[in-house]
Amino acid sequence: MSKFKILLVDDEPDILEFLSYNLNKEGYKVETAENGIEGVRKAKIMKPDLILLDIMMPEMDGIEACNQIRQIESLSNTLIVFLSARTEEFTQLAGFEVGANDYITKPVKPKVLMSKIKALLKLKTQDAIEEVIELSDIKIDRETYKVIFDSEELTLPRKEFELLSLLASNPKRVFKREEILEKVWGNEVVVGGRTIDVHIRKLREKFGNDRFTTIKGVGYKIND
Amino acid sequence: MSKFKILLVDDEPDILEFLSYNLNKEGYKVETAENGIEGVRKAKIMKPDLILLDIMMPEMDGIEACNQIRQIESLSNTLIVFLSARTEEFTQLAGFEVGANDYITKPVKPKVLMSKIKALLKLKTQDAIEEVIELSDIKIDRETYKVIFDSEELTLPRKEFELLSLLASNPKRVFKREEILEKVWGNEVVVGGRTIDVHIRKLREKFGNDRFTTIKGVGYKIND
DNA sequence: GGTTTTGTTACCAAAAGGTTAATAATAGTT
DNA sequence: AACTATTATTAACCTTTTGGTAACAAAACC
Repeated sequence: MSKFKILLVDDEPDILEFLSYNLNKEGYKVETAENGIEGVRKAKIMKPDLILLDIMMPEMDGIEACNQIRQIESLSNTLIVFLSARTEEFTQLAGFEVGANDYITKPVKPKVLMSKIKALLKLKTQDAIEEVIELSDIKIDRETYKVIFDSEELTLPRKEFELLSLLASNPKRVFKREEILEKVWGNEVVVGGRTIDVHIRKLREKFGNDRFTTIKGVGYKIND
Repeated sequence: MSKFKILLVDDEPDILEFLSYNLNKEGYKVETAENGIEGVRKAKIMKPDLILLDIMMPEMDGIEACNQIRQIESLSNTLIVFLSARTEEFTQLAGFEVGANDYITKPVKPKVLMSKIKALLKLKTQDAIEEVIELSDIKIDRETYKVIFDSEELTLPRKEFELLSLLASNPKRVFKREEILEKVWGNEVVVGGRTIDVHIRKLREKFGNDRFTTIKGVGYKIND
């Protein structure tokens, strides 16, 4: 996974520096802008994965900047997170109106900042399952529909394959039954209550029992 | 996660029925009201997560109803979505001014309805509990459903897990029994008076007695 | 000291998931 | 089209986990 690019837009240099420092430390590629106009311009050029946008700024405020960014085709997939002073509560709504994905209140706590950003970027990559997924001893190639396990090549039936790649797209993470149904079977399909289990069983037969962990009342996960 | 409650307010019975049907099918708990006055009254009682509010109604129109609802402390966190005929464009602005979160134009398409509602409710729950909670020697990962305590990894049953993460989401803060019931067991569920205690006991067994403090007549808190 | 609230234990019922086999659907082949 | 092989789903039954309650004990409160 290539480095995520983040654009910071805030008129206070102190905050820019503070955020830059923290984001850099986590391995993000960071650029900055000091007002809305510059922010929009830089966004067009660098095509960031995520923009941290202060709401109160001279020249062009965050809401307006967000509005403009949301018009730009090439940035349709960019995440926008607002920064706002705690008191400016009214802006939260306005923010979502213009298409923000989240907001963070100032003063920004690094932990909160990081967890939100991580979560959002994860969401972003999540819906698109990678073409090739590699665990320690399982390799899934979605293009050829082949699975290599212990250097054996095997071909799984479609549903098993999709289920496996969903779980493997994010090892250790628990996928809720609901979510599995939605992503593997599709939203409209109605299937009986034991269907997922049976498919999990088939996977367990092939890849070993403890490779898949059941979280009762929640769902399943794969262990690498 | 407990079922979301939705209140429908519209003066046309046909529309109420149509929306009820669709929302019920998706698993929401639905109540209805036929005018603004009744809507406000019911909202106070049922404390819905989201209100679908028709704008044009006899007795009290949606704008006014929204206005009143927004004054009510206990409903400050409730989402409000306006329903309006396509032509009544002027109302969009008025709607947002009185604190609406979104609007949908009639005729309502089920798909649009569902996707908006889902998105809004997701936003609402998003700020609930962080994905990873860390205390001095307990780490809770809601994504993998794992708890690490004294560098031991353990898997808790669902209710215990939810209870622990609720308390740990805000260490030192006291959670009222009521609140615990609502957040862990869900709004509708009725359980006996000793249920919370028993679960607290199980947590105490695992994490030590004094980790959890009882505030008599109020509730519990976790100590870091 | 009596009353209310919480702690503790043991027990039970229901929920959730596992397993297997049978059936249905689908695709492939002759 | 008929037959076959593969895959998907359901049905039936089993096992385990869990969540909840009852009943009593202990503690806190007045």
